[in-house]
Amino acid sequence: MKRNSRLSAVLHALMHMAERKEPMTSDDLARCLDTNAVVVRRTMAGLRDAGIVQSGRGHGGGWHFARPLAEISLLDIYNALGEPIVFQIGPATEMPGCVVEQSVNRVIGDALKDAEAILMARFAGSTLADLAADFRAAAKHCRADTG
Amino acid sequence: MKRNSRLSAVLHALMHMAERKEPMTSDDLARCLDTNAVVVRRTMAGLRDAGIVQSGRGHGGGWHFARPLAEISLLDIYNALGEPIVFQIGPATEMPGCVVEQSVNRVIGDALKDAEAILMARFAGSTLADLAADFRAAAKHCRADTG
DNA sequence: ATTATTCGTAACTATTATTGTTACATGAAA
DNA sequence: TTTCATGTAACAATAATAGTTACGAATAAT
Repeated sequence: MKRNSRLSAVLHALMHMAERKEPMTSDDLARCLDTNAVVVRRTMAGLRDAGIVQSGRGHGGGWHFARPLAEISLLDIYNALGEPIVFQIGPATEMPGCVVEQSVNRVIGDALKDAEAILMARFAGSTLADLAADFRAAAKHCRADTG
Repeated sequence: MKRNSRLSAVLHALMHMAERKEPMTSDDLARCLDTNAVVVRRTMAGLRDAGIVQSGRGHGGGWHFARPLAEISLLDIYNALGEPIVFQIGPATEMPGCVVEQSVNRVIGDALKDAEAILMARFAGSTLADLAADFRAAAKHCRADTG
């Protein structure tokens, strides 16, 4: 099954934005992400609605941050993307009539819930500023050929 | 995105098998799971190859366990299904050239790895015998209308 | 004002994964 | 030898994501 890479993709885009002062157009970002401008707008729309980024039209328009990087957690972004589903694996039916299936769903569901909580905690504890610092530290060693 | 329910489905099937002495045919199980016999065979094939269940052909044939329920963990089953991918979310490209993307992948990847470890630990610590006991305890309260 | 730029969004196509179905071969018991 | 049941290949159906095209709306430069 193909994995959903929207979170990675949007973080990639935001990090490129963080490296610049001027707004970046959807086309700029599309080139960074090796995709299409419409896909960028579609993905960024959630972040705009969540007040994480702002978009401007016309000359000099494009995407820029709506608040400081240190005040934007990965969890904020994850939630803004509207992707509550973390796992590929899950129950066949949400409300099964079969008691056997109910037991199975409970056990699997509990385990998934715990793992999801760990993941969300990690996301909550990491900001875009952290990520940018991480990137800059890594870029010190290898040459920073951003693309 | 649709979730992969093979783990839940196969556990459901195995629990029904656990409630019976005689082997169950793929058709029997397909009725339990509200699906097709070929799908059942396809899914069970992995468990057979892993030595968790055995299949017999002809009259009186069908599926039965190859070893005691207490010696089969949920992790064994998970692995037997050949589904190493737990998460829907993941990196866009595995080996990105862009340094920014590499940083993003590292952060996301670490978080996912931790969450996956938690999940696998939970699966490893729970056997089919536990699951069957859980079911029987639950069935004491409500009437056991298995289906 | 007019033009060029850029986002917003709808509609459609392409790709891919899973699931469901059909068909037929193989093996085992009655 | 007939019936039952698995093993498996091939194909269709379903569904989600991503990519593309097209056009409308807003904004800045001229």
